[in-house]
Amino acid sequence: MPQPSAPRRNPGRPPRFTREEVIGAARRIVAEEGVERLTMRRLATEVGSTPMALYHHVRNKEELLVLLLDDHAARTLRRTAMPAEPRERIVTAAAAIHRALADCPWIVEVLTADDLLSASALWFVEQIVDGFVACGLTPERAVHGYRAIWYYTAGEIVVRTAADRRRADDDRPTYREQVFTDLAPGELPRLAGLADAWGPLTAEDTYLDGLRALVEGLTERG
Amino acid sequence: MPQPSAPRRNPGRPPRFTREEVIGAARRIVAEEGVERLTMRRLATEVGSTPMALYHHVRNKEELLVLLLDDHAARTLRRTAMPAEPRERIVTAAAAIHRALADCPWIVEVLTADDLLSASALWFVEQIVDGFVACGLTPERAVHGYRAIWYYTAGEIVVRTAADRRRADDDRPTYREQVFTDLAPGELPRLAGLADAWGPLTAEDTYLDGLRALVEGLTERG
DNA sequence: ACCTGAACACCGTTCAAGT
DNA sequence: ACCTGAACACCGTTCAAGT
Repeated sequence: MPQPSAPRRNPGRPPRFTREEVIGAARRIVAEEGVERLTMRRLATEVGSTPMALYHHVRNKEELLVLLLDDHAARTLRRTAMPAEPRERIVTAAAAIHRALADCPWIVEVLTADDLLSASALWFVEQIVDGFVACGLTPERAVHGYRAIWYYTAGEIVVRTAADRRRADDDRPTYREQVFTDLAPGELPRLAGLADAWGPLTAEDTYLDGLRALVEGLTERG
Repeated sequence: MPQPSAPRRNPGRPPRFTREEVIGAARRIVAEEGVERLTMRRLATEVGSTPMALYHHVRNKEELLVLLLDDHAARTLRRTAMPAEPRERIVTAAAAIHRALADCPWIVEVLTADDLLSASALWFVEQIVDGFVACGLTPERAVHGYRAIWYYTAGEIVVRTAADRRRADDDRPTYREQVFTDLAPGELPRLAGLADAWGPLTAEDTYLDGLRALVEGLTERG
């Protein structure tokens, strides 16, 4: 974090607002109007100032988004009792991270912008890595296991929030539907047979099922 | 696809360039200058025209990116002999999709923009779904299995290309490094012990290992 | 039908100056 | 040290008109 939030012996002009107020205002805008409305200009008016003043509290927009995610994680991720069985512990911790991220739609922007190890999430990462070690993996393989879970989790969120967003702002047929209807009848019999079921099937929430399978696969080959 | 590419009985002005030329020009720009330089204006000059002329061949920028991905898939995804063993078939097909997507850096933009079932990739999806059915899953569970693989694959690509991009355009320490150095010594012993190893470990390519584990986990619980 | 010029309604960020 | 005004260097897209 570039700007120190520790109070200095105010040798200059007193600040009109704090970094925390900036983040709070950003949170408000995202909650009420959506990520796409969060611009530096809009944020400046929300905070009662000018765009440039923001750059005294935040390096740039990318950092603002990371801070926003961090703020979200800090207020939604609460450490809870963890199951003793290590595999269940891994699943529980991963699901907690997933749940926290699932309802913040600006996550995609941040995912693309940083590798997102919010400080508040670290305890959960610890649970996952420790769970893998308890299953007999070396620490190195445990990190790779965490990594696989992270790919799976991040992918689920990116794909799903992208789908949600698309559904929200227009109703024209998706490229997928197009592709399915263009399917030559002879080829690809499995897909052809599933064409009608595909939409409903992919709308189901199977995050936990896949997560369980992944954890099993990762731990059974110790 | 909105614009019909079938030749009409030219009742008006003859086109100065085709949709294919637009896509080719876009491909050139991305290859030589990077995704971030692909703007409608830049593309117009590349094609020797004006921004607005593009909108006669392409609905908007989002569609352009989907077409670009489709074009990439069509020229890199080649159907090859598949292993008979169904699990190996799933892994091979998924890895082929992954490989094709891994070296197109604009993938993140498109992932966020559409659910990316390029027509050229369908044959590979068929292999995956059929492989799961051959392992004894119902067609419905087979689709969920494909879905899990897709999350894992998309996540790996998004996270890795984001990391690459970040590394490319600045060298300041990542948020992750920051977080690790701020780690309180008593807590989170696993992470503390792995702090130095984390960077190198996550730089390793473990896509295939995770994929194998996922496929095993998905098929072993028939 | 296809293309153009000019404009609309924005962006994030920098610079130079003010208090 | 902190904030402001004005500007820079862009965006994607629409409109109205031309050929």
